Amino acid sequence: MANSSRKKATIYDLSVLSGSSPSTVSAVLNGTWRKRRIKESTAEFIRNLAETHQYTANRQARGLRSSRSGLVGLLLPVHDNRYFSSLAQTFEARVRSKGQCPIVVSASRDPEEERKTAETLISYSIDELFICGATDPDGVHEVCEAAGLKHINIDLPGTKVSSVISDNYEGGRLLTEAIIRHFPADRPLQPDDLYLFGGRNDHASRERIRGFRAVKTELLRSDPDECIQPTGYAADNAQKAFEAFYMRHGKLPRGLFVNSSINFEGLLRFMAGHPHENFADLVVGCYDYDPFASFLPFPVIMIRQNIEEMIAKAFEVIEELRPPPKVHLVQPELVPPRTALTGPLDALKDIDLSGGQDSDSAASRSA
Amino acid sequence: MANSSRKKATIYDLSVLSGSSPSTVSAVLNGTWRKRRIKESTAEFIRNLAETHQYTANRQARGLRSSRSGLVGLLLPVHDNRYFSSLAQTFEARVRSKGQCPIVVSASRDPEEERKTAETLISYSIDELFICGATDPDGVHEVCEAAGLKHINIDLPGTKVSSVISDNYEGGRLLTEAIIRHFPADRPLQPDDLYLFGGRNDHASRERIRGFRAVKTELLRSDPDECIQPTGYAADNAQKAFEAFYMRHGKLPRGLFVNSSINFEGLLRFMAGHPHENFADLVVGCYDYDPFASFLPFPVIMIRQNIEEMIAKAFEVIEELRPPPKVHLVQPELVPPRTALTGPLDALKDIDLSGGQDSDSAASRSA
DNA sequence: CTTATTTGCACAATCGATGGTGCAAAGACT
DNA sequence: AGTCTTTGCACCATCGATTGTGCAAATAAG
Repeated sequence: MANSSRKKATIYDLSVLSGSSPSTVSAVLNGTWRKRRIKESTAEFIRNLAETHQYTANRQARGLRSSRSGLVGLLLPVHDNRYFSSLAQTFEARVRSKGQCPIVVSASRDPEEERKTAETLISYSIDELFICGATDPDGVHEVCEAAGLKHINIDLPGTKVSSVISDNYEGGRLLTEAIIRHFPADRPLQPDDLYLFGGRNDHASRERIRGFRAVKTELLRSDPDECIQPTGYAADNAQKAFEAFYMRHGKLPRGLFVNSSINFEGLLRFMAGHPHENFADLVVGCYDYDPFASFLPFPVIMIRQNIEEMIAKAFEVIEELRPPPKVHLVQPELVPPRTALTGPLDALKDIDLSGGQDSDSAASRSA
Repeated sequence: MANSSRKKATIYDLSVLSGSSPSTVSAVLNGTWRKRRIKESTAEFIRNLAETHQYTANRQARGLRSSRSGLVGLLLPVHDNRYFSSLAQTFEARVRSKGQCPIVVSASRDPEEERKTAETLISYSIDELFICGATDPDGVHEVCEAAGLKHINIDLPGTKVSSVISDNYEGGRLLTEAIIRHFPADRPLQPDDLYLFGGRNDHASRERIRGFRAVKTELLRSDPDECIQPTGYAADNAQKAFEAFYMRHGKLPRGLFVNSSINFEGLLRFMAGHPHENFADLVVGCYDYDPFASFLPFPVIMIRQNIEEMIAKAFEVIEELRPPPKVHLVQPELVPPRTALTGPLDALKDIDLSGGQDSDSAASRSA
């Protein structure tokens, strides 16, 4: 069989080869053949043909006809971040396990780009859209709604459709309290020793700030407004804020609540330009988990959002048809300093270790 | 305007509304109308109609007809890793700037899954495929070749089609030398003080190991075989290897060449279970860059691969038609300890810093 | 041996856009 | 006025699959 034609086989090719009609071939190959009362032997024959000719369905054709594509979209703010890339990893595994194809796209936290990106995905007839961390979830909602596309918010809530988010208030409280308690009783934190940096005017930041202020007021008796510095979600803006603070006070606050690992990178940039010793007394709480950050030379307390549960819940909720918009809270977890948690990658088996000659790899001699 | 029909407008709808034929509408909206000698005024009229009815082309239909989709694929080993997610971020920006839609998928370093994933992408008629870090690039190549799909390898080379990869030998040399020179002359590293952990039998690992051994032999005069521990690409296998070493020697080697940040996470897991003081003398070189890892409490020297250049080169090479397979080397960069580099995210503007109060969101709070 | 069922499949319309071709009307030219 | 061009657009096949419908042949029922 000279089957290595440059072009892909279609049901019409198989139809000719098998002597059956295209519709029969189609039914056999998409699994609806029993409903269509195709003989087992016919089906078997066609299946074999398909295999030897390496047939794979043209999904665009299928999608055009059925107005479904098998694509499931995830709209992220950015890829380059452990939180979001873990989300992508978890999302992808989930989608693939349902036999669909994940399509992960980022929109840079730009409302306009979010909407345009959603439009683009819709033009490919994606089946569902998970909107993660969108700056304007309701804007994206309008677009989805107009196209009759099932969608759900993750990480940042919208008002028009259900959302699955972290309990940011509780997380903010947890983290703030952990920072405060990390200081010894004989050198306790003063109210103006504890600052919050990063975040913007989004739901997550507001809730975290609310938690921060509540706990700070409870435990430290006061919370000056200037201790809240929502410097956005860019590392360099955070860095500038740290520089500015340092310029004014000659030091950093003893306790830092850093909103998101991206802003933590801003802190690193600041630190790269200043002598190490300045930070001997520093305790950082970061609302995000990153394994490397957890082992930095000062205590870093982190919040790990429960990604698995958020994704699981989101897939559960998106199936419900037209539920009243509801916000589902998922509890995040406090991670003490120097903690290396496992992540979605640990679910993958690592294979092909030796691959021939180097058979004495260390993996085989675990004690 | 009561245009909020539940279903999307098509060229046929616009055709009726405008009194023109579908083909005219199509030509106007896809830009080929000048070639078809459509009157400016007709075009203008149709464009307005399209706008008020929020027309967007059905890409599956277009793709079916033209056998192109506007989708450009990136096949990754995993998402959850700064190196690959930076690649994804850079790739995405590039693809979007060409008006196409990026589709980033991971295949877990599993050859079988790599091929099946490529098949799936092909069934969506993607226009190009960038194969990054594939365990079996040539296997994926076969699949692409059979479908007449343009493709290229990144990060790990194949033999059948061009590749853009880091100069891993040079990188390995750079990193090894930096580790060795980081030790003071009065307490120099002994040959059996410097180990390499991680990686497997792939091109990148082999080259890095080759560089490691070459420099080690040059500078330290010898390189015992047991100093090479290719423990794969899973954090827990790396951890086990560190534990095993520690069990036997009661300490870690003074110098560690860690292949990939994933294996570095294995080192963290090991460290989490051991007293901090054991690692006072440690110098780590990691073949990958992560900003947080760079600030750990021991010297961490890192290699940053030049992602922007690799992506740029890959896009350049993939356009060439049928070049003889060639491997393009891109020089990586040595990153000294405590260095916070900028990344693809810094190209994004951070917006909406104050932005009034966004509508009070969060429909109903639930526990 | 008829009539009713069931089995097994073929036919043809359809999804929405593209692009080759044809043809009438308007304008140019002699 | 008659012929030749150019302009402006409509018609229709096509991409590859899905799906409602129809209809022979095979089998069962009477």
